[in-house]
Amino acid sequence: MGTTTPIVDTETRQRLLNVAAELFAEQGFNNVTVREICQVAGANVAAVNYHFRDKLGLYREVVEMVADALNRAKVEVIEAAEPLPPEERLRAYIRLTLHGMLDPKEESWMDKLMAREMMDPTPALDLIIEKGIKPTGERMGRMVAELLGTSPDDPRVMPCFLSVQGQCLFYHMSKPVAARMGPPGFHYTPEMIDGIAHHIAEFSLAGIRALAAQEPPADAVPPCLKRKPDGEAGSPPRHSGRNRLKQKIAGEGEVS
Amino acid sequence: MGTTTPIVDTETRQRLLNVAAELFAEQGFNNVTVREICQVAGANVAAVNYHFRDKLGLYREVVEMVADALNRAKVEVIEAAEPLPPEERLRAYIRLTLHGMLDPKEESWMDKLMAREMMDPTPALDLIIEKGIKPTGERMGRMVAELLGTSPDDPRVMPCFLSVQGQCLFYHMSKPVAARMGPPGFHYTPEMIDGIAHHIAEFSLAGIRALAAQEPPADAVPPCLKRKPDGEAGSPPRHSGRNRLKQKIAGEGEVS
DNA sequence: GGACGATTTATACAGGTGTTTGAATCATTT
DNA sequence: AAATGATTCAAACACCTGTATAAATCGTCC
Repeated sequence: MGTTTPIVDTETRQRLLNVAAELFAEQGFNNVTVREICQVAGANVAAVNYHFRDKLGLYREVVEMVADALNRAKVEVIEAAEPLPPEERLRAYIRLTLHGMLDPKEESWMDKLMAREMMDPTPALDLIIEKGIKPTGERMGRMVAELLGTSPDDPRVMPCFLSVQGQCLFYHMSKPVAARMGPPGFHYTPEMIDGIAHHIAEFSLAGIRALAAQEPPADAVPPCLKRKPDGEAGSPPRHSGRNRLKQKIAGEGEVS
Repeated sequence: MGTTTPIVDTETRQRLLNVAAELFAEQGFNNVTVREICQVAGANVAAVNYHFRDKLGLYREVVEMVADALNRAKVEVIEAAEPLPPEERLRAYIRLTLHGMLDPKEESWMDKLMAREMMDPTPALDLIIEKGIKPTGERMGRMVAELLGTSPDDPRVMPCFLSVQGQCLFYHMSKPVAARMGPPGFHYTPEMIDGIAHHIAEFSLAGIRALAAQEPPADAVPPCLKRKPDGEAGSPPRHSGRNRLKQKIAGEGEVS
């Protein structure tokens, strides 16, 4: 009777979103069960289907939520570093990205979701590209272009962006391995993360400077990786033939 | 009867290993079903349990098989490039790695398995570390050390290795995204892969040279990533507390 | 106070999962 | 030819998965 609202203080819907964000980012869409999400969120099994129609519907809303959060954080950092030289802006950007992926206090789920979506695409990949990869790519493209002293359309820009992003992501991916190879209770401290960020920044700045010095070899860049000339995507490019997903995820014709 | 052996020319066991290697590398341990493997291999559902006791047993043998294959290939390339300067050896190494991950003709499954194991560790992670990550790390550690003009124990070596490996891996991971953003029938041609390898090599060589020029900041490297002083692992380091695996994979106390 | 829509709940369903089982088949040896 | 051990097979098991359903509960407005 007069019990003080046992577990609930937030709306169920929001609790589901928060819990699902963490679980999806940490374990991937396929490796998280609806039951697990609901149990952690203190909700009934049917809650997901009631509030989001699908497991995939929940996933989509999670993506939109964490994408907005991350983009807000990135814009904030970039604007704060606006007056600084581009080198310093790149350093700040790398530090932010790395802390979001390695520091358990930061809890930036979007980068982890993007990494997982790259390895095992779900029907939400297009959404991830639109909300996460494209904005990040454009931001970093401008920065790299400035460092190269060229325009964002220069074919050398995209590979440099990928090199920086790849280094950051790899440190996130190696976390389980580092945990196995390090002492038993290992975890990254903020100081260690700063050290790694420093390494990546200096390593990358040197690489970018070297590429800035030389003329770009004509076709070193796959044309597909160059910015497409379209202004804004009306409809995303349709799936390339076969969908490499199992039926587990498929089963949806089109979205409303 | 003189029938010409309908589908079978290799032993079932070997066919299962080959099929499983490709499927596990392409889709990950959890996203491949025993039924799928057996169907593609033209074997009965019970074949996996008969020949390998477990799905995990099959996975373990796959790992050992593809690890040997990759290590053979790497040793071969390294020895062929032995007389060349270390810069050229690094270029050859990057080219080999990248082709193995991006060229569908090459079919080097080990790197893909390693990548998946980093994102979603299975009980075979220790095996992967021992057979794949450690040998690769040592080989590249020696190369990077030579380029830095220092010893493999220098704290600057490991981050450089991770930077190079991270760039290579990221191009593999971005494949689905590149396919979505490029033209419909997109795939990497050997020439494009060579171009990417060239970029990574020049980018990384510049980064390494920059780090070679300056004194290393004392504690830029997490101590866990430095080579452990033990000579040879008698028994691999025991699991660090909780196993972050679902029951799906767990359910095994110890191995015989 | 009663009615009504929104939410939560317990339960069930259909399909997929890894694994087991006992009989059938094959190859080889005696 | 008979026997024996290894391999294959179809069927079934127990469990987990996402989803659906219908009743129960809650909050709110007439």
